[in-house]
Amino acid sequence: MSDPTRREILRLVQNEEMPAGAIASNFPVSRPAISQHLAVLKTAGLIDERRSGAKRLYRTRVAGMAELKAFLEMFWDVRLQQLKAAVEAENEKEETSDDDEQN
Amino acid sequence: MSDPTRREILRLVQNEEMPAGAIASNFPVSRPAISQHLAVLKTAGLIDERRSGAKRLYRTRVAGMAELKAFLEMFWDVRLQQLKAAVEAENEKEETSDDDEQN
DNA sequence: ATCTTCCGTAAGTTGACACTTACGTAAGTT
DNA sequence: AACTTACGTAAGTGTCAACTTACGGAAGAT
Repeated sequence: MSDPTRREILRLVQNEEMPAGAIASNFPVSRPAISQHLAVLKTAGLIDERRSGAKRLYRTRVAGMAELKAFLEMFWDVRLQQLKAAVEAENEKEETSDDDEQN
Repeated sequence: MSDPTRREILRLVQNEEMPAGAIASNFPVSRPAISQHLAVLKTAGLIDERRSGAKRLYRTRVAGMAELKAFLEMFWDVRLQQLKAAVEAENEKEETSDDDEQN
């Protein structure tokens, strides 16, 4: 997720369990808005929900974060290799043709 | 840019100059739509425009792509280190407390 | 000079998404 | 049983970005 609020939520419950209300109080938006973010994160497998009485405690799910990390590493590795290949192909062209200095 | 059309355009003009119409013919969307994408990419410094008669030839700008590559490498390096640190902090907690097996 | 080709720009439409207010529900409290 | 606390869910609003159709302008062809 590229949403800043969602990233901040993950950071908040990274080391400790927190009830939904306490999480919401850290943001300028309404409590239901945070509740919706929590639902998204839960569906994505990035947080765990545990009920304790009337409260619902949330916490970052390590396994989910590890999967995301692995995916991103692989994805960006491929992308960067493609970029690198493109740049190097251009450099070689310039060296051999030696007549079009583009910048 | 995370837009798939824009990424595909960059890939298309990566090795050869192409007129706008030829670029557009590779996509299911209208020609003006591609024209708008080209304007965005040009503003971002990722492609060069050269006019040849009535045609406008586009091509990936190596310097811009190199800058983007450098930025992404740095950005994701930081992000992944943060993720790694979070995962490792969790692992150490489990080893020492040894009573909450979460998965 | 007119016509055609090859484009960019303007203006309006649509869908996705984060947000809001209003409401419903389950658990503790008195 | 009635009330309060702590939530999720439903429904509607605003915004943004990608798309469309319509139009205008510049360069070659006749």
